[in-house]
Amino acid sequence: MATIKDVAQRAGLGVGTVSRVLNGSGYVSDEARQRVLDAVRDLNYVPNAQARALMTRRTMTLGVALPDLTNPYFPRLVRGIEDEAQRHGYTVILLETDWQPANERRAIDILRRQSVDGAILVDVTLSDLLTNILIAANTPVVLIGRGAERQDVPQITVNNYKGATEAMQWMFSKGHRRIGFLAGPEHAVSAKQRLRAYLDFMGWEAVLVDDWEKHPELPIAQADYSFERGREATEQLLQKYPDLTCIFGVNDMAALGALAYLAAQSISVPDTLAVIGFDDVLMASLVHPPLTTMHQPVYDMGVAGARLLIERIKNAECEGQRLVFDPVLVVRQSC
Amino acid sequence: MATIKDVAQRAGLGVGTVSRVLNGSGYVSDEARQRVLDAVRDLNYVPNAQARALMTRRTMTLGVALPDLTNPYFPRLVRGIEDEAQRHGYTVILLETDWQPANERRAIDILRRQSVDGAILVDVTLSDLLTNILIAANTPVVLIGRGAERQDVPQITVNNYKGATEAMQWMFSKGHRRIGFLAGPEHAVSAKQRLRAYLDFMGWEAVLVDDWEKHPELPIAQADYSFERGREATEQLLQKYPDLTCIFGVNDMAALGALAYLAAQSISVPDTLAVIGFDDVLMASLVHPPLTTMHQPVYDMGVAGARLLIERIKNAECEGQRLVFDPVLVVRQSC
DNA sequence: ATGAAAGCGCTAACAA
DNA sequence: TTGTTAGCGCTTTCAT
Repeated sequence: MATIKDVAQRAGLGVGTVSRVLNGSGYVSDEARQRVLDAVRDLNYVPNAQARALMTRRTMTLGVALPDLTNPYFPRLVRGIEDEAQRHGYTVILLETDWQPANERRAIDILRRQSVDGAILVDVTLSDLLTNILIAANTPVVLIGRGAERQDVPQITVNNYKGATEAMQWMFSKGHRRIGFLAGPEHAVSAKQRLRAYLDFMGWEAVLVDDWEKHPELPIAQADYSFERGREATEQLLQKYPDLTCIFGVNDMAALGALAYLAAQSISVPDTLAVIGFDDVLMASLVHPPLTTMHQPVYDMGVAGARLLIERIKNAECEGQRLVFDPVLVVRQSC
Repeated sequence: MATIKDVAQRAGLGVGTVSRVLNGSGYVSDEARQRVLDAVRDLNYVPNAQARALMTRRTMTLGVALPDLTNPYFPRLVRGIEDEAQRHGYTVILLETDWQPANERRAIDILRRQSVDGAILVDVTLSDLLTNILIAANTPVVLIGRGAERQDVPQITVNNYKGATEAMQWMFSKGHRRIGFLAGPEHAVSAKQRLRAYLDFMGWEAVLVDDWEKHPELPIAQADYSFERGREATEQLLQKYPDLTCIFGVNDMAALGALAYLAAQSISVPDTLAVIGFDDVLMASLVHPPLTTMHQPVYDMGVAGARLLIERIKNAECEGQRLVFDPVLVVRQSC
């Protein structure tokens, strides 16, 4: 690989001048500039990011830790982050944690080693711990989804409680009273908040979100955030509560799983049983019947997250903003 | 951030000794080792990857360029790559190109700048050009999906022609004779190979895969690789050819789109119209009716790709292996 | 407007 | 067995 020295030599100039041309800093005569540019082209020169980072103490990379690219929710978020990052000249380093705390720790170590200029932690379990580690290492952090105790770190969340309550209101307005719930994974706060809203609306304020399994009388089944488990959970739910008129999926994947089960059983939706989801992933609008759901502006959340982080990098003083997005009801045909 | 100097100071040793401990190279007394380890822990020290890369001329990163994480096919592939990379201590840098040549060029520049130790190019349009650029820059390359002319670069492909032929044989054996095809994007060779198999099997050997649009008499419609377009294409197809008994989707997303359209129209699958796909993404097994499709071992392809690349990095001399995976028919209920 | 030189944090070669 | 030192490729003073 050609180095800046090779370029300087070929251009018949010093490395300082070459550097100035490449970075647009300082004075350079037009002639020198042209000679440098020609040499760069001839040698197919690309500056070495490592060497540059060592000097400037900036890598121009952003680290993103997220649970699982396999869940269609996250790629959209990533797109938002990447698009905004690119606009500002940053490269994104993606790390999947698979919801495993051990992987989350590993991810943070990698980000530190790579000295990313900033990090976005999406739905991480160990948010408090990881945030502290990064801040201690002087790395700006933005949290998406799951928040942290510290008030000085920017966070982007969705008003899950409000969204789920709106969903409940909609079901109620459609006449549903016996509503079942497909619950999310234990580690996900978003899932708990939605469950809380469900419980409250149903008049079960006394039940704690972590304790629902101790209340077998409640029409709730564990679906995690997956299609497959949503499907199984629906089957269990209907076995125990055949008189439900509506099912509220903690997210679209679970609700889509429900839809699949119902189709397989030839149970008509929404006539015999209505279904509502949460997220509004692309697939939701495409299945049959199209899924009524609470839309989350995922792409925009990604953009906002990257923007917040980059601001933070440029100005460490700005305070820990919190952005809360409201989900909006998208009425389609499943409920 | 603490540097190796801080660690040395705290341990009361020289930086050389610290480096030796950290890298497990050379002789170090047990006592010194312990002192270093303690200091590392106390200072929460993490070695700087940039500085190390500058010295060792290896970044321990792999670059992966792929079209679109939003398509469920790719995240599985990424998982395979990441898992294998991690086993060998490599970090993966992911770049999405959105099928855009311009983005592909940008991606290669980024990979060069970051001096990744190797690159995996997945279904890139400019495979020949990009491969040449990287090889010229002395960066080992592995291609997945779309191949290149050069014989010296390892490639991983799927035998699309054979797979599609098998699919056709299956449809034929089920009694189908009037079979429609949902075609893929023009830039994807995989899509063309499947189309070629379809045309050949149907006895239209004379039609060129790039020219099918000039033959309005053929029951083919453009679906790209997407659910949405698959849906639209199915509608168009059935309007023109109401007597089709079977539809062959160029990939699962297109076939899934077809299934959604048919469900919306209350056309029963597979009785009135059978559907078959290609890829076997997770969703295929979960919808109703479960999709009959040609399974691709995507995860394993990712693993194999990473493995090939890492071998290549360690031993630049090994020749350009080609791995061809055979898709296998998974009979479910849609055909 | 340009060149020379110091130094970013690390590894590796050499000396002790 | 350990410490010292010379760079890796780059940016950034400081002279000129």
